[in-house]
Amino acid sequence: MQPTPNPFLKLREEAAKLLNAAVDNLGFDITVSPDDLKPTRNLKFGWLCYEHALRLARTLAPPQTPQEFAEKLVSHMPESNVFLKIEAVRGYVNFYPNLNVVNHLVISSVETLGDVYGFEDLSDGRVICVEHCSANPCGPIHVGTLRNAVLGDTLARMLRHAGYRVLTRFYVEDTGRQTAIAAYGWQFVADLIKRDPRPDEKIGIVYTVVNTVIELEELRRKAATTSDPDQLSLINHEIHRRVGIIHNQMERDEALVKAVLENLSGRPVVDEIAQLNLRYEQGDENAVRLIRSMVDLVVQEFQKTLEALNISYDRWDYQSEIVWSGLVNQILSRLKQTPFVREEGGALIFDAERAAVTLGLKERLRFHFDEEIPDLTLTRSDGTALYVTKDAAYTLYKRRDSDLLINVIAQEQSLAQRQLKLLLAAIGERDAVNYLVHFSYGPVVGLSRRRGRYMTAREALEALQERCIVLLRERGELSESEINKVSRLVAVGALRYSMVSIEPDRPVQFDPKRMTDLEANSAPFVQYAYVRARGILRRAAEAGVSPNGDPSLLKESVEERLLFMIARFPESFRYAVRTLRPHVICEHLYQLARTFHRYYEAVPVIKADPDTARARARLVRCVAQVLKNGLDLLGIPVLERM
RNA sequence: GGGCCCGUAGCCCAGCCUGGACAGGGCGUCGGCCUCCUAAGCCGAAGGCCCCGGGUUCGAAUCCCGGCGGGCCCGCCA
Repeated sequence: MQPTPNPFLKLREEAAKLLNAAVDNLGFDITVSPDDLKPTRNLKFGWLCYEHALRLARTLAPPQTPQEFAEKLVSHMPESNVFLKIEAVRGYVNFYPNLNVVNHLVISSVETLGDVYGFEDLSDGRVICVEHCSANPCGPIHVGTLRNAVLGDTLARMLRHAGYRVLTRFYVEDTGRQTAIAAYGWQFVADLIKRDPRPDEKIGIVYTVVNTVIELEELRRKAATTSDPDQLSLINHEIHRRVGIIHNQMERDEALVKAVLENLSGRPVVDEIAQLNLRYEQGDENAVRLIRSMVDLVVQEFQKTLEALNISYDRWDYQSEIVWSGLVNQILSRLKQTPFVREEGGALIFDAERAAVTLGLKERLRFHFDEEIPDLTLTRSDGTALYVTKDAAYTLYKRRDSDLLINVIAQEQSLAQRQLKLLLAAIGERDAVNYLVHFSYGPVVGLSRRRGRYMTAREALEALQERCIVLLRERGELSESEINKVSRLVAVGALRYSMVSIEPDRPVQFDPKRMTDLEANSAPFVQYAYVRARGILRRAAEAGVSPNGDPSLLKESVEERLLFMIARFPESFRYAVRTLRPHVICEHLYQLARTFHRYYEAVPVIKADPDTARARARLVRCVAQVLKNGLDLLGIPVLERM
């Protein structure tokens, strides 16, 4: 058989062909498609099985038992050189590959395709925008946000490998309340922070302090007007918590926190922050200078942090630019012409329920017919736009150069994302319900700032690298400079893998120990399998063993397992892309690596007889190739030694 | 109150789309394997009412309905 991008599909097709011939011979009106074949769970049942015989047997005239039917199928099949044995067992039809043919097919396919083996072109010419991370520029990137960034980056890589043109964007949300809060505090302490090696972390402290002070003021005002003792004790509890937060920040940088607090006292903080935001959106020179001086600093740190993790962006879009360009006002004036917008105390409110009903989009957006969709506030009473409104403008902006827009945004924003589609539909962008995709993912839970269980991306990476360094020194095979480099690459891989190896919908428990796991189901496990494979190939070359043997000499069951995993890699890729679930790739790589580690321990390559050695070296080279392709796909570094 | 997501071994996670052969791994525990291609590895043992109850089906971890438990959303925050 000729090399092919998808060897397993070839086997499916062949098995389907044989089954169709059998049902024809038997005179049944049944068509078997390649998808009706399933990979077996255990190779003792062969590589493929047909299980529909179980279901179909009873529907036939005359009815027969599944086993009878399966046996008839087998006995009425033409000969095939692809399958050595085809067996009817308990109603299944099992296909055992002819390893003389299939081994060669799989290996030559990998060798022919090389770096692109596994990556089927699934594109339709569309340009896909993947917006991800988009952290507020008022603090460092922490591990929660990192889940977003790594998922987004991996998605983008997957789509690129699937032949799409992909545009990745980071949306810098530099307008709005949160950034204004941080910038408000920043103005008093900018000089303290500017030369700090980690300004983003300091700005994070400033944000937390200012925000907490505001909350405290509010709580105290509430306490003063309440006489209900239950209510009062609840409020007091909340006040206590806030005080604790301030103390917490104090421990991190006392001078900074004190400086902020001193400057805040006696000022109408809330009003001044609102004014700052308003002036920024209006393009006031001083406000722009102030906010941008902080935002630029944080964005630089974002770039450094993300770059260290192999994450890069095609565009960095500033929310402020969208506002200043007039796009947001255009959206607002178009919305005002619809019957869905009303004014309340100067603020504009969007009647999402009415819009959805009128436009007939309730069902399409997965709202129940009797579910009341909440109103959405479009603007504050001072006229400044809220997040979803600005996002509508940004959507149209992104749409200018992309056909499909994927927003990687936490699950908790699901309602807002649906309201966003309604907003767009209301102004005539009805197609937004199709071209806008909310890629939702579950929370990282247990990140309590209260108890200081709060870890930045940088801290996670550093902790991981420390552990790698310890391990590498124990091993004593690499020089200090190599250790430095290798530990960084392993840490990057481990962190990325921990973020992307679990199903996106699932909430992940924040656990520094597990996140910094270097064993078992982790990136280093896969990276190490690659290193071992490359080690064998290096030694083989030294020993004059060329990776060019006859694949049919690969008869060990663990070799068959390796070939099976290699053959199925393109299908895993396809499934991962189709469902936008990167963890499918992790799972496949993990299984392949696991099988290879077993192989490594159990079967000698170089020391086998010369013909077998050359065949095994060839297999090892293919394993290395697939591991590399998979790791590249995930943005996880590939190393020669570790 | 309404809606969304999650529930699989002590802990963590695959499998659910497309129902099928004894439900797979990892961590941890216990016991083994480095004079041999890097032990971040391998082998073995113990550990499961697949949250509960119904339904559909020849067959349900998987599909449907109803509960329960946990998280989140319903802000002039994002």
